[in-house]
Amino acid sequence: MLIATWNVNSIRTRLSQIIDWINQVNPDILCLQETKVIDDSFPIEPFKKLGYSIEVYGQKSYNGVAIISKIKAKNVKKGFLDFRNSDQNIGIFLNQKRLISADINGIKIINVYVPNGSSLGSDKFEYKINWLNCLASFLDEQEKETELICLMGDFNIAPTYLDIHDPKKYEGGIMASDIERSTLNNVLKERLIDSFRIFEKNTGHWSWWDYRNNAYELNKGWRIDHIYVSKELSSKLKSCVIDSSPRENLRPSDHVPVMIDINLNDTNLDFFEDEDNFFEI
DNA sequence: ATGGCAGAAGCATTCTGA
Repeated sequence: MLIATWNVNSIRTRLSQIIDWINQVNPDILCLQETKVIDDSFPIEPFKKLGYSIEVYGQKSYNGVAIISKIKAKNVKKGFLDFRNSDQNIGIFLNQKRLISADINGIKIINVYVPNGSSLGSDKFEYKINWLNCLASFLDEQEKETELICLMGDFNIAPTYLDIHDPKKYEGGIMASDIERSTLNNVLKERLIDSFRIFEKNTGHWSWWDYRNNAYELNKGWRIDHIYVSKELSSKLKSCVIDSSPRENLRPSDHVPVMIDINLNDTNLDFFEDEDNFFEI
């Protein structure tokens, strides 16, 4: 079973590229971020024709998330609206469409577009930290429903220096600060693990290249798109790969897809019991 | 400190992203 995440930076601009990629890869579940469209204008027909059902949570111009799935999603939740047992003030998060979750094939799929945060100390940075803390509370609730959890999306955080092409230049700055990493760790706690790092321990693997300064041609990238899985789900993981090929397209998204392959019949807890698979700051 | 590029809104230029 293939589960993928992709920040497409506008569903309407990228539609044909996404359809092409689906035809090549045939994912079972595809989580999209930065769709940048209201729900009524989301182009659902091309996905329906390929046999997918679609759940969308979008807005005009900015943000927006969607779940494309061969198996119809159940228990769909949009934003932080559906959980009540938190002391966080979710009011300020209601107008930015950054989270959609659903139960698919017994797995709780949580698709997020984490705020960028602009720069350390800015209002947007505070928003990013508060949003992540709210996500932690959301997960506290969701993990009561199932042990099979898959949290994925654009996190706008490089988990370690290995995930930045030039750590000397960028460590400590936006997407690479201690406070962002520790806040992300508070979301993951001991319950979620970075799928990609189970299979790849080295640097040099990126999911995002800035449009500016010829970053892709110079391979100056970051790994900021992640798929985190719970212990129960990690025991069924077969692979996690970043498919950088769509970055070669004409007018590409600045992000590329990340995907995992799981076998729901397998159980192997070795990944989770290896402490090296948890990052530390 | 600023700009570099891209998308959306909407029609010149601004806002936002990362």
